[in-house]
Amino acid sequence: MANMKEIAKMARVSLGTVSHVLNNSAVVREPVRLRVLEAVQAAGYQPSQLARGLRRDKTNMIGMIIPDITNPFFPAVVRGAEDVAFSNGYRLILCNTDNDHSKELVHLNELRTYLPAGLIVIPSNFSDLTTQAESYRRAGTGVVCIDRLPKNWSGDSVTADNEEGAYNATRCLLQFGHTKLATITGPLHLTNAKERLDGFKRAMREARLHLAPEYVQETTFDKQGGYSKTLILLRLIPRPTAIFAGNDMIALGALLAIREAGLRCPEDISLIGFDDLDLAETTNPSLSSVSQSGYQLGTTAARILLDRLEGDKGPAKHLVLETTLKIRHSVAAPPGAPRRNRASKGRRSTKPGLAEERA
Amino acid sequence: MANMKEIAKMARVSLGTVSHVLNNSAVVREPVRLRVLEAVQAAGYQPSQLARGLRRDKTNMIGMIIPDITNPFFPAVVRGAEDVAFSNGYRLILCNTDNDHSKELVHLNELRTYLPAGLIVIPSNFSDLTTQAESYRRAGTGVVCIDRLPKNWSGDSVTADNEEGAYNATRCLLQFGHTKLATITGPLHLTNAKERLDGFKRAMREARLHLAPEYVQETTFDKQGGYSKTLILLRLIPRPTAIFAGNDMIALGALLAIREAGLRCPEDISLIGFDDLDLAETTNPSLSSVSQSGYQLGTTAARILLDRLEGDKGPAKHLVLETTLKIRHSVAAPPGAPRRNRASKGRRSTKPGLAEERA
DNA sequence: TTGTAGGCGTTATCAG
DNA sequence: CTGATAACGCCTACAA
Repeated sequence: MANMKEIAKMARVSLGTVSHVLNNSAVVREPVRLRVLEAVQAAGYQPSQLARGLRRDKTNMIGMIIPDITNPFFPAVVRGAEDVAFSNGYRLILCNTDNDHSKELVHLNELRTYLPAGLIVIPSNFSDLTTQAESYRRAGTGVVCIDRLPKNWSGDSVTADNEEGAYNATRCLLQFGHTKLATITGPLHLTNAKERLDGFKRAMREARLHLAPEYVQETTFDKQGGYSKTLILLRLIPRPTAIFAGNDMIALGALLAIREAGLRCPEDISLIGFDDLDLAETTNPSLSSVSQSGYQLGTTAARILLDRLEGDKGPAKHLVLETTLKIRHSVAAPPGAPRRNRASKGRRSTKPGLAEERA
Repeated sequence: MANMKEIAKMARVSLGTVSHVLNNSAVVREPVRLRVLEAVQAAGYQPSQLARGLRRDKTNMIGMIIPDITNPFFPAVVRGAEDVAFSNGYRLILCNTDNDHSKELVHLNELRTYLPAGLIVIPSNFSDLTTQAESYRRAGTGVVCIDRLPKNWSGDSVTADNEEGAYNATRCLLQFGHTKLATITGPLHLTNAKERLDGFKRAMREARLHLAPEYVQETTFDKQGGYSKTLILLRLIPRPTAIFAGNDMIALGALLAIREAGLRCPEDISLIGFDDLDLAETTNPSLSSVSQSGYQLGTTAARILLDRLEGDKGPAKHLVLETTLKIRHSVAAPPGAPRRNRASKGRRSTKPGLAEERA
């Protein structure tokens, strides 16, 4: 591949001049400038990002660390980040941690040696990101944490309004007339799972409903977890008539368990998930869910990073994105209850500006 | 961050010795070796991949270029590639092309300046990969093409057996008693779409069934395309009783259109997709599909690349992965036909070794 | 305004 | 077996 020296020779100028033209680091006489540009064009020259990074102590790479790209919520996040990054000349290095904090550490340590311009991280379980990010920040590298936060995180962050989303979902169930509400949460050491539980509890408290401890089941954020915990819930007496699931994968497992138990959703049990994955629309019945935009999560995080790169030295940002409740066919009045006009009910139930639609 | 010079000082040896210890490029006296290793440990030293890459003329990065990570089929491919790459010390740079060949070109050109160890590419529409890859190969960088191939591709490739998968799916429909089969294909300039159509046609030919041209609809590989083309098919007289969709997204759109037209799947129209995405299991009715392992596609491609890196100079490899037909509830006998015992029928219908299951 | 030279952190070569 | 030293390609003072 052509290098600067060759371009210099082709344009009959010195190496430095080529660099100056390329970086606008000095004003170069127009005819000379043109000669250089022509040579660059002719040779299809592109500067070595490696050499440039080494010299500048910073590359145009952004490290993106996520639990698992095959988890259906994350691709949109990655895509959002990549779009903003790409259009600003940055590239993404993608790392999966499988929620394993030691794998995360490996990535964190290795990424450093690429001198990335910044990091966007969805922390793994028990992540030690706070410590690591400190050392990145000392080196002038920004770290933005998204979706959920590790212990003691004080840096930039972008998350969904999990508490509010869960609160709204729960209120919706309440307004359908349910009183025996259960929830299946994700791992409660994850901030997003915890916040969703908090929102659920707040709605319950406000409705002055008692929440039996066995009505709160904690599990992993996947189908299997939702399935097994739902089986437990279905054996309880009295049996809950509505379940708020910590995310859509859990809800999917719940749907399966409900069906296998010979019960029907929504006639016997109503169900609301979280994330509003694409599949929520196509399940049977279609799944109600708290919608959050993974794409926006990604773009926002990248945006913050770029602002930092451009010199924003302000205090840590903590952006919280709004959620939207999508009511589909997995929600109905509890068995035996008089049929309600849910549309008007639902509309009254929600704050102004909270979108709600029957899809 | 600590560098080699510091390690050398800490261990009271010369810079070269540190390098030798780290790369086993020369035998170093045990006590000295230990001193170096200790210093490395103590300082948490990791060699700069940038400097190393510059010097060695090759980094440990693998460029992965795909159309769009939010397309549900691709995450598994990426994950497969990342897994084998990671466990061999390589990292992935992820690039989305949006099927835009000019964006692909930008990535291809820029990636070069990172001196990647190799490239794994799912080519965009009208990709010029063949030309580009040539220049990469001249530089000693391997390029593996997966899922679909650009024009005149002669390098390493990994694809699914699209023709055979489509053939089996079509045969299944035939054996259910359908005679009016239609297909909605992806863009036929994409090899995978073309091969799937070929398989469909072969089965039709073998069954001595006439295939009216309007029974073959070409569109994009997405829900919208499937939806609109299905509406067209449903207006045909006679109306097809079975549709083979070029992929699951098309099938999803078809499902929607069928429902909206007031028809039922599978009672009025049977449907089979391709890819066997996760959502195929959860649609209503659950979607039959030709299953291909995206994960395996990714691992296989990465494996080939690593073999090349380790010196494999053999001729171009063209690996073709098997598919599996998954029959779910979207397939039944055509309306008016006597009910058949599909289980035995289905089993007899397929070649030995072809897995088939009702999920 | 243009050219020169030093150095970023490694690795590889070559004396000792 | 160990230690200097010269690249790798680029950027940036600084000198001309």
